[in-house]
Amino acid sequence: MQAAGPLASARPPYRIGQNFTRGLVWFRRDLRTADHAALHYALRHCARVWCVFVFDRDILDPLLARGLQADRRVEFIRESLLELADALATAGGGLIVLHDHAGHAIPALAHELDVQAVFANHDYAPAANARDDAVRQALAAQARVFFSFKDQTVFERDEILTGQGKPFSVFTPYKNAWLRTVQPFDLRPYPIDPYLHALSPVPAAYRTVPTLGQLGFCASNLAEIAMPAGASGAQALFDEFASRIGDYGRRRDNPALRGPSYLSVHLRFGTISIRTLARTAHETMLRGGADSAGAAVWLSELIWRDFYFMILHHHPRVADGAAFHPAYDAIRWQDGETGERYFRAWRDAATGYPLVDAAMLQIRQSGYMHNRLRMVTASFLVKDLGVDWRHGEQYFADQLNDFDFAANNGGWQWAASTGCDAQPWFRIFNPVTQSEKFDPQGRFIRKYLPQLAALPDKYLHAPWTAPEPVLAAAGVRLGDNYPRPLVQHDVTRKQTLARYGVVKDAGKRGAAGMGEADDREAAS
DNA sequence: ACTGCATTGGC
DNA sequence: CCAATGCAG
Repeated sequence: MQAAGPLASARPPYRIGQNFTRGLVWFRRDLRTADHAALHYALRHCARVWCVFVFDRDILDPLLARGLQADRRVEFIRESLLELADALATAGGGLIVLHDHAGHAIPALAHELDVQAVFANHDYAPAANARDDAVRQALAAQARVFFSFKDQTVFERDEILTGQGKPFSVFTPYKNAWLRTVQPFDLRPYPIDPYLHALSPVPAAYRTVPTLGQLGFCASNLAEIAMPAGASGAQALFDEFASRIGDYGRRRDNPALRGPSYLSVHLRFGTISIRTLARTAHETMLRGGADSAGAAVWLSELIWRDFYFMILHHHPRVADGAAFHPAYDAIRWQDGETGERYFRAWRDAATGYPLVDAAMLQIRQSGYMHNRLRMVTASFLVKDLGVDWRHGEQYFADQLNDFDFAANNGGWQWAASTGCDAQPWFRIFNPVTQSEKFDPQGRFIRKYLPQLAALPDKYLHAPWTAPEPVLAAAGVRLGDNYPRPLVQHDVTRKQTLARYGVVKDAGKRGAAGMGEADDREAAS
């Protein structure tokens, strides 16, 4: 495997080893000026520093080609960039904003500015790594150097290993090792302010942030959904969450409550640093007291994020659509006309299972879905409707404001039981039980499905079980203003067990022909 | 029912 | 060092 750069295997603090007269910081998913690894090292090692962001046509054009003109994420990025550009300008610099193919725009700009080094924070998705490798080579051909830093995770790649020196593939022991390893240094912010004098002003002609229209996009409903963008939006959300972090463990599983931090989109675009969040969680946990337990649960969620980046780094073939466990790619999913009808019903919130439908309305209307409901809807698509998990993964990729390949793929493979540390294949969520357990008063369901609001709690989770007079009194007309259930859970549950049973039997007969025989099976 | 990690008790 | 066992997703 080709090394990912001069600093790829190093752990912080990095030693750049030389100083430069001119450097360029390439912002990607780290749209802030505080606690920023690449910005920190560039400012410390270059006499003059320019900053750039590229609206990458390699990412945006395919979205447009698929008809996704109103994309909340593009709008979120744009608003966050306005704030980033302001912050850099106030500090004496500026942000160059391009709309181009990053793979050639960065080397071209490096040439134009005649910088000796380009600084960025590294990514873990194979496509991003390929882009960065191409940029590194193009820069090298011009005798310029590309530095890349760990910034969006606390621990990455091979920093957390088992006693045998191998990467973990199960979360809990990984988390235990993570917690044993972490030191205050790992969570310390990168100082920026003392070095800001190196920022170089940017001519006004380069500083214009394109409008959505110039990018080919149109306005989304971002303004309506109360999702403040930029580093200021992240800070406001974090301050508010910090005051209720102790309740996180108790409240996080009920989608009707304000339990989560809602910071996932800010972590996605780096408008706040992971170190800031993890430091608060870790310190609160260690301090003990009323907030300790809640902080520990939340820190676990941040460790999941590191875990999935680490998994993607070591198993990049999942980015080609492969199941983590290849044997599961033998499953025959519900396809054809029925599969398409099932998928559309799921996507369009017409399954007849209220919690599933309410969740699918939440993601469509806001680009957000509560984490518990991501598990419930994923399980329903895969294990009640029998539809290939990749269709659900793609839909979430299109819809989620916080979409991140590593976590989304990991989550779907967890739900489909095809992944590392997945739930057992025979565990199939009951969508009615999940509903009764996690939305007991039906507050979440009633918010998104007002046509069911007058149903008593007892029947809200499964309207088809309500006696006709109860439905009539509530104004619910099944098959008219709310669908009858698309499938019967107890029936499709058995079909799913049979579907996965085929995989189990195939595995027992040996992995011959599967292409990736497992050593243990071959030896046994 | 499956799988992987950690521990333990054997050598 | 290893196989058996316990534990957990």
